[in-house]
Amino acid sequence: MEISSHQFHLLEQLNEQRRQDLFCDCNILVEGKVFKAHRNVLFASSGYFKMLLSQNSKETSQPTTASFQAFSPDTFTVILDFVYSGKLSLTGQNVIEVMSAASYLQMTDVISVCKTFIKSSLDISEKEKDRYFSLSDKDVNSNGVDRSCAYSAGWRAESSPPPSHLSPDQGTCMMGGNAWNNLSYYPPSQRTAQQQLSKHEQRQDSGKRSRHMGLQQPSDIPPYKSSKLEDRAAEPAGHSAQPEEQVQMEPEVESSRVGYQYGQGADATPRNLTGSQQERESPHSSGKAKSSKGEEPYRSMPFILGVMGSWAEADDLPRMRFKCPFCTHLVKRKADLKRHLRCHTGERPYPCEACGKRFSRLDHLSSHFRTIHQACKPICRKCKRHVTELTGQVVQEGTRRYRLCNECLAEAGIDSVRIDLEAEAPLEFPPDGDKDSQWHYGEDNRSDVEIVEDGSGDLVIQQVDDSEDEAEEKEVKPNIR
DNA sequence: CTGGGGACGGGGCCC
DNA sequence: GGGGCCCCGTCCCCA
Repeated sequence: MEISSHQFHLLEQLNEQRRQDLFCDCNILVEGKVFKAHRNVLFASSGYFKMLLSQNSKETSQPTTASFQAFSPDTFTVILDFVYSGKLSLTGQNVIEVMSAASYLQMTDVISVCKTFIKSSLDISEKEKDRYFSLSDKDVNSNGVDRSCAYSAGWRAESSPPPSHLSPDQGTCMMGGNAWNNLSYYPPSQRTAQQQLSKHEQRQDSGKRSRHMGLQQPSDIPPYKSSKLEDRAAEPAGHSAQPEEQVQMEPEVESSRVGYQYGQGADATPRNLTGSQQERESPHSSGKAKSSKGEEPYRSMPFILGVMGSWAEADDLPRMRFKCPFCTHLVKRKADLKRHLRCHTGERPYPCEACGKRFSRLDHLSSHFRTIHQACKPICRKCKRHVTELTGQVVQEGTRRYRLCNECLAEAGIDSVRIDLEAEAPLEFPPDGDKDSQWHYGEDNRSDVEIVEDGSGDLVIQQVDDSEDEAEEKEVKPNIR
């Protein structure tokens, strides 16, 4: 007979002991803050601690002390709370760092949950647009929507199976073990988006796979130029990291003296373990450590994932401070990482209000808008000649605009009709960041504009006026920035 | 099959 | 430090 609540009570007791500092035999120092915990629990929860403590098993008489600077105390609090409670308190703000720390500590379940959390945060459906915009990562907890999510371990789920509709937006989620696999994570409202994402990812994956199919990864590729290699590792479930990639990465890592330094500059000893632990603590940066038996856990560690640190100022390598948790890509700036992450998450927060197409980057959207909807290129679409206000006109076809020279217009049988651009409201780009704002695309003014359609449909001709067009661009630019 | 257009990701630069 | 813009290279789609 099995009492399902036993595990829960056992962990609860351990957590209580931790709170009361009873039998704690391990001190973890995170940026000056000391956490007390039990070796057994840490050993059972983290591959990193397993390796560390197994190395240190002979010295059981004294408390083990580990020190970290690769993540913040707050992040470790989330991790430790998870270890002792099975609940992972993720928010839009901490998920990246928690995932990074989890990768560091080799807690694959936590990594998986973080990745799922990130994915669940995606919203690329039109339906969810407004809601999505209200949940930008700067205010994910505002607007009355609590995006924090506590994930509970599987044993908890066994005793009280989670409803399948739980989501990060809907309160506590359960995870862990097999139970997590059965969890239908996305709420109905997000499934459409998720399906779209899947489609997008499939397309991206297939494209990229074909793009990089058979790509031999040269060992001398600089680590900071790994963008073309990332995709192989970019698959969301790619934790179990391709062994050959790891093997290839390690020499680079060594030669680059990678340290797990999180925003701490070129600190050569980002995390310190007391006494003889020092050597073991840098399995990736120390050849000695690598050769040790204790390195084995790191060999299987998904090194390519989840480590957000900085490159030491080694040799002539530029400082690459941020590591993509999904792939091997390294970037210098946090903003670049944020931007890069969208290529993994599929997040497309910038919709074109003119055609509905969504973009992952504002500059791509603005580029698309200028190209497709504003006809900014002073080039005849047909003959490719440069056109001016005198030699060509803007043709509007639905929401698309392009330019044709007078000759091509005549060939096409389109009569030249001057349209006063000042009278017509130009297609305007929405103000920066105001994603909810309505674009001024014709809606109000279209009826006022005297547009001339050819017989075939909504083909509209406007006279090209470069000076006005430039003015239009200038008018648009401030909105873009 | 090929070339052009558009999308997209990365990097650099400026504000 | 972050956001936005620009440029470049690559890929996909389509005529």
